Amino acid sequence: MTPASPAAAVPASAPDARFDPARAWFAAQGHLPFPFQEATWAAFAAGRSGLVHAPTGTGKTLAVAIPPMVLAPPGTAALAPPLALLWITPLRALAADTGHALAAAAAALQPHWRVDVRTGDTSSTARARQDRRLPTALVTTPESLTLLLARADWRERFAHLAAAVVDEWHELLSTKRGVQVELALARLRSLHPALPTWGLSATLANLDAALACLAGPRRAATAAIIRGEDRKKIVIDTLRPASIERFPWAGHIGLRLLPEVVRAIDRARTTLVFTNVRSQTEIWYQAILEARPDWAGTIALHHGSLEREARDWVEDGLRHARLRAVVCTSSLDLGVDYAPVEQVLQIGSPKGVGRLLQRAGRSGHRPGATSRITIVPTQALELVEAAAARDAAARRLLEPRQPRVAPLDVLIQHLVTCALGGGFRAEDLLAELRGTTAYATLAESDWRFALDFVVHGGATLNAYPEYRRVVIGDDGIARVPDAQIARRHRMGIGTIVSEPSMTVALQNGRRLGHVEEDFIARLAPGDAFVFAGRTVELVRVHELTAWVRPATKPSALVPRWTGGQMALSSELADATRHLVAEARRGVFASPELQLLRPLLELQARWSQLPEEDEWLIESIATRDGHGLFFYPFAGRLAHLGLATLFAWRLARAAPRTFSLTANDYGFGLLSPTPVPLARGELGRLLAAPDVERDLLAGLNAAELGRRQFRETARIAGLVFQGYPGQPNPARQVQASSALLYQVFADYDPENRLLAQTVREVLDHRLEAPRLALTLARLRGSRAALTRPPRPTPFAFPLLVELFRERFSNESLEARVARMVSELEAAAAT
DNA sequence: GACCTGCTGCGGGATG
Repeated sequence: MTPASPAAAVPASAPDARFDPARAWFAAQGHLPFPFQEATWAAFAAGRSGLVHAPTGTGKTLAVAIPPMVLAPPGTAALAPPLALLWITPLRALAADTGHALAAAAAALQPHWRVDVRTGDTSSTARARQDRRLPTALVTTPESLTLLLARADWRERFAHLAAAVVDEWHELLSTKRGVQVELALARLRSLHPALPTWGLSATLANLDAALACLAGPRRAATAAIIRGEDRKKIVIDTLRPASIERFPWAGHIGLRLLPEVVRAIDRARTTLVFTNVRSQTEIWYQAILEARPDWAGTIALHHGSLEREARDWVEDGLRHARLRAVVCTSSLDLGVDYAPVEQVLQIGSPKGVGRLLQRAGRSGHRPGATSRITIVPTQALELVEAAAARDAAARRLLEPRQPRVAPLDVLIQHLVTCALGGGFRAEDLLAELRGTTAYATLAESDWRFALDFVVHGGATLNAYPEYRRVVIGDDGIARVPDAQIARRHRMGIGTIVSEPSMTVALQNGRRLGHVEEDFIARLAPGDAFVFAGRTVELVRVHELTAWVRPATKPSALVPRWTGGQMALSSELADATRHLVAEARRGVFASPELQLLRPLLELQARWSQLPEEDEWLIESIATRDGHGLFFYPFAGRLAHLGLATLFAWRLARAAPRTFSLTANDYGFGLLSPTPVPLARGELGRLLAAPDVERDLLAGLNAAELGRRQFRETARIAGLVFQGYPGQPNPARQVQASSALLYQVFADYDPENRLLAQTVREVLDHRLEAPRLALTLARLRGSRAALTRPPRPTPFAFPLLVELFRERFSNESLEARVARMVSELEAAAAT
């Protein structure tokens, strides 16, 4: 990857006089110019592309939006100039706000400009107006932009484009949505090779990679990185239990600290309570309301499965300081800035440094104000993690976001889009693709596969006309001749694939949100559950809507949603390992570690606290079998992979079965009989060759692949999601993608979409690259094998996790209670 | 059997 030139390369010449009207405008508003503004303007005026990296609330938007307005040739007031500035945002909620900001700047600097927003919920009249003529500045989403590029006349409509800006680029970067944006930008560059392209980002480590994806590998060397000054003061602290006695060693809900959380909410004017998963949001909202019934109406909850209308109400309440507290998931990480938020609580592990800072930034959202976040640990070891997070955040050890490389499903979708967008010549489009970072090194064979796939449907589907989507004419131009196929394609544009879900609605027709079909399928009419902050009772299910009414009886049943799995980031895991090693040397530098000291000393007494270059392994005989517990501190996903790998390799030496368990700190293998672990054996377990082969052999790879393939099939346009306004046959998506997977596996095993699916399972579900790095680190570290007399503080959560799957809840609780009392008795001696 | 580690995000178009 070409290294980007540093911000210092921006000439520090005299201020460009062309920006004087903008300076005057800022002055008239009483705004100080932003520190990085002149550097951005100079780079822009020199025709360069670039990336502005600065915390939120520092004026990035205007720093980048103003140059195209100032540098554009003056127009006539009679006619708005055609599209000059394209603004891409990942969130519809952000589009309207940005539109207002751009309109205000344009009113002052280019009064004849028209500014408008185009997203999925743009009204049909506005859409019709735009279809006649696009505004001068257009704010849109990646999906809506791609839809514009799928029109035959897009080249005329974008003929005068002078700049493209991508907001929140860090959010898009590591996703297929980001690749979709890269492809769209490459299209625009095919029309305007020198198009200045700017990205805005916050909390990102790998700026060079982000810039390369934005500007393309050929132009990255001349592009600029502008760093906004990071003077924002951020305070990270922990809500600590008065005493570590009775603090749970396992679990993740964290209601133990409910009284402290309620007190904290009571003290502040407005609080955001972040949780990690949607069901936890529902649980905490209920618990807070139960503790303070007088807060009804002034506290709320917010997550991605709630009806948009309800979320808008909450966001509005925050903006106008009508709400005392909102319990939420990442759904409020980004987006509209809520100036009145005074305090942010984070229930449980923040999982990553960037995420923690992002959430902290939701408070103190004014220039000069301090952002503050309080971590609420849900179990003992999260106290170490909280202290580690603070250390890592102070050193700004942010996580890199790895860009996706050459996803074939996105490429296949793009080929059809280009065929619709005026058609393409194969060799021209290949050259265009090579100008993106994602496909710069696209293999010739992959290219031919993708092209053949849209033309013939590939080796297996060529008998079906609906898969012969693109026709190459006698003139060598690829087009989509079939109107039906064109329509289906436009409706399937995008890379976001969701689980099959059902609408939940009250009998008066008011919709509450969505839960997964599998959850509703397990209920009978009359069963009650907690959803959207209320307890409801299922009445009946009709056409993918679950009709409910307010429940007459309380219920503790909370839906669970399938989403992405978050593992502890490497940065945070390393910082945690460091603190554990310090504790071994008797250093307990923070209040969190002080509080945890007795527990860590118990761990040292029964087993060991590992040094940073040491790898702790515990062999423990329990009533339920013989356990081997390993602590690489590599995050839950990689640990799951390692557990699978070790179990497979151990079983190959001597046939046996294991129960596997993993969390963010380590993993365990439990067997009915003792598992001797000789030193030579460890070397074999850690051996590098055939890691991925053994991993796939040990996993239920077929099932994982089938699940993952759903996304591929949907993005590549192999399954159709149904028409808007009609019941969404999501079930059929599942069924037919599974069918296609089977067909490919049986009759076309060389199909490259299958290979991509395996790669995605390895890289994203199991974090195979991290797993490989971990294996290398473990090979280079000393193994410390201990034989504790009983489950240690490190092993205990892993055992509980294991039992959770094996036993019903009552017996789990009884079991955990028994283990706790045994441990307490032992610890006291 | 369900008191509990699976976030977020988008999307139509021809006709009158």
